[in-house]
Amino acid sequence: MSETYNPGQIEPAIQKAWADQAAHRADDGSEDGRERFYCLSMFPYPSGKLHMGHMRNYTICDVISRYQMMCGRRVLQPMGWDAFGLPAENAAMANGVPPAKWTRDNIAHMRGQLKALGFAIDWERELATCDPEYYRWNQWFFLRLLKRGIAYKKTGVVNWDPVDQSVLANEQVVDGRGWRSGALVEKREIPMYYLRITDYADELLESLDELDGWPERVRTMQANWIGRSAGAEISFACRDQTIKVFTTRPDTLMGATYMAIAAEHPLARLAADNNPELRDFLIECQKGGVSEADIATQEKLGMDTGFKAIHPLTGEELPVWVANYVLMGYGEGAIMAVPGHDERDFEFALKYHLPIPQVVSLPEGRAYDDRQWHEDYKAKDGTLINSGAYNGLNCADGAEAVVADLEARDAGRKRIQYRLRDWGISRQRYWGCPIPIIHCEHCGEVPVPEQDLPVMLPEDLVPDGAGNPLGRHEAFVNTVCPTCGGPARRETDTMDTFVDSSWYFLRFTCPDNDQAMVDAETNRWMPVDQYIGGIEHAILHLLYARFWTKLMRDEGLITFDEPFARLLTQGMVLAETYYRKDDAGRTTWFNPADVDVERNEKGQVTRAVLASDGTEVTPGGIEKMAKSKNNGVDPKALVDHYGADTVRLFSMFAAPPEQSLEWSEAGVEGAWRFLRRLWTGVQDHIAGGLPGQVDPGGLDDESRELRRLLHETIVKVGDDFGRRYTFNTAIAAMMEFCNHLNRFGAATDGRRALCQEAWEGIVRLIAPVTPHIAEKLWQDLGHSDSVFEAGWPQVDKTALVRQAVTIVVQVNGKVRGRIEAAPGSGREDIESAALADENVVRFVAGKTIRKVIVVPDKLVNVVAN
RNA sequence: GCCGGGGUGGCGGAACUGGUAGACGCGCCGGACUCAAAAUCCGGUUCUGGUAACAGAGUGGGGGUUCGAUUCCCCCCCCCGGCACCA
Repeated sequence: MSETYNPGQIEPAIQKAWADQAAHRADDGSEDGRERFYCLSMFPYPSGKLHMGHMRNYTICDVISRYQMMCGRRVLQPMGWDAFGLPAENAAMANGVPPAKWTRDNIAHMRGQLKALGFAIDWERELATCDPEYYRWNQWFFLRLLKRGIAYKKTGVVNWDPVDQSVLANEQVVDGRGWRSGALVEKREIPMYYLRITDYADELLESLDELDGWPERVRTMQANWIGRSAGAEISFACRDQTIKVFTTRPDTLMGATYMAIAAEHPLARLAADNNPELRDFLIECQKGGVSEADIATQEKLGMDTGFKAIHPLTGEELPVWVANYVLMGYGEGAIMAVPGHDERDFEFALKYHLPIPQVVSLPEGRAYDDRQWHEDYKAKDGTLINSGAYNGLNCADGAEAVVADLEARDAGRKRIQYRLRDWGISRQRYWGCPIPIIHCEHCGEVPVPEQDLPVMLPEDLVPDGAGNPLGRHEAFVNTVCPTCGGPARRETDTMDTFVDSSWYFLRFTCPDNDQAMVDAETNRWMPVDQYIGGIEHAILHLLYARFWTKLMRDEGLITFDEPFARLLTQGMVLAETYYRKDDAGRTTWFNPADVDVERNEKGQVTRAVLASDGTEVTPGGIEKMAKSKNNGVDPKALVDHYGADTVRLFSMFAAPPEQSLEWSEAGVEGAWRFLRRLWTGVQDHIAGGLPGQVDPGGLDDESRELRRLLHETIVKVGDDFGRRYTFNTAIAAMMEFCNHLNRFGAATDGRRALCQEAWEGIVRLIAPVTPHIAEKLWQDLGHSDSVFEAGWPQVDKTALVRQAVTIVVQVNGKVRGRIEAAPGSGREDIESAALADENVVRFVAGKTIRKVIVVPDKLVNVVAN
């Protein structure tokens, strides 16, 4: 009798053996010619507990890492902590614990959870962004950027909570109010440091084409985010000033009927000086948050300033309006409005009764109606009308002509404009990397000298929600000016946490170097061969990391242009939700682990009840695992119950990695059953003693068939692990093969030798997914080395040869039969065999055969009517 | 509002380059084992009609291209991610 599968015993023992042998150390100092492979997951924010999204992310990463190890590569799989950020401050406010302690406790806890999952992580390279040894290099590099002029200071608009006297994150603005104070949020301009990412817009856009290991959708999103548009800059005189605008449609300049400027535009403020109504309107415009989604969905409001701008070609006077849909942060903070051919301008002009002339002809059959917008109005394929000298030109030629005339009058020129804006990195928050600047009354803003870095963040403060506690920390704030030696104050803003995450992947290559930010090892490991993380990072994090890489290249610190060769964006982890409403209308959410479902004889769910008392609860649909819906499933509890291998197997089997994954306890049971069958299969096999080598030439038909399936499975799984990253279909293929193998009678020595080859094959194939059980079974199958050193199984091409193929026979596209044929049979042979098929004869009876389509080795379609 | 993605049995999903729709797993139904239950093993399981053989329908909805469409094109509906201070 074989011992039963007991992951609770096997997994800790195997993990200990790996740790004792330092099996996952990426660099043992030897140079053995192995190719390097850097496999990286987006590092976690240490929120407290590992959740299923983490578990899925790191399992994908581990499967790829271990597969690459088995293919003979030297693999680096590191782990670190994105440790600065807002949640630590919120937790601090709630519990009175300093963010530093809360964060470090969380890291310790989550590290333990990660280790229990058996990932092949090189823990010697672990880092946390809140460590001064890490963030000192943020500061060091920021100062270099400042010297180069890439970092600079200007004002920016933020959400301001007038009660808490605090800057709020967009997330902290709920329905236009501060989430703690409930006060109406206002926009406020404050000075901040920016990085000139717009200087790199062209390169960031153009090198997207080279990122052929990235999903198309991510490249498209980044390209649209950068948003390069060719157009013209046009100056309109207004009083003694000029209003500069950018337009992509200079051809429609003759259709401009008004100017629209942002509420923060200097001219708007000027106009408000002796216009109380306008002043009130500008105050009104300050209400609400700064997020683009809010601004784009709010009602379009405007007010005439009374100022007139001069049309640069006609000399006509255009009214200047303040409009809340024009933003100071975009372009010039002003636009020329062409309501006939721009939807937002049209809507605004209609509302405020401004003229809406047509200046571009429309397609045949489309009549122009200045009361009803139509998509055709914005098309660029008509010719110019009502445009004086430009009448009759097509839009492209019209644009050229208009710009040429503007240039002649020094009132405009061609320009490329980006949607991308410079990256504001100042945060008015405590738990982040201090910006290394000293404010001196005499010397102004003075960079902290390099030898004084890092500027250490005091770790014992507890924020209270009212501003930044650093500002009240006298020991931190008060310092001396490095230039004049006089009393001075430190900058209390900290850096955006996206700065921390823009280069951590470089630091993993040399985490202990206290002399330099990166070194020669960085160029040897980089770029990351495979990066894995959530699709929600498709734009911001990935764009900033690409930008930062180019900045470091231009500082001469690294030699490559792009950080991530191949990118996999994993889907979210979802689970069913269950709730109950009480008489007061309050909703209580119940965890799926506490709910039983009842089904009818077709398997459809009829009722859900609470396991504890049998009372009914309502299914609320499938949603992202979240605290608010109480539908999170704790990976720890599952690992304790089933073992890490089962949880890993299910999460890789239930869905392809890019799609969302619906958690299912029953599905986990299925994975558990499969591993137990695998275990029992191997144990039953070895109970008969270990057989000798298989003789491929001496196999009976059934054995040859099984061996063909084995080698087809090896090909399929290698392709799925190495190229397609469809782990679900790889696992399905392994399950399918195991089903065959378990049914295969091992009556003879020859067959037992084949079974040995088959079990060894399947154990090696599944090792990347379920490393513990694979390691144990590999030993049981008679090996003293690690299954990961044994390597990926070799394909025997002769085993793949088929004796016959099945060809599908269709009549008019419907399957009517199947014929067997030798592989590579000729068209005529297949056609005559198909036409002789009795079902084909029956379905073409009384009809004329029009044509016969033959796809060799696959399909025949007889077309008849 | 703008940008991007998705929709296939009761459920998760498969079908990779336009060529057998539903692999694999879950659930459900039936059987074996058992005093019984659990576990395990065996068989069945898209829907409709039919005892069955078989026939018809079918990949969110509508239209198109093609011998052939889940796959390509057009229109529409619904769901999800991002929108620059959540990470």
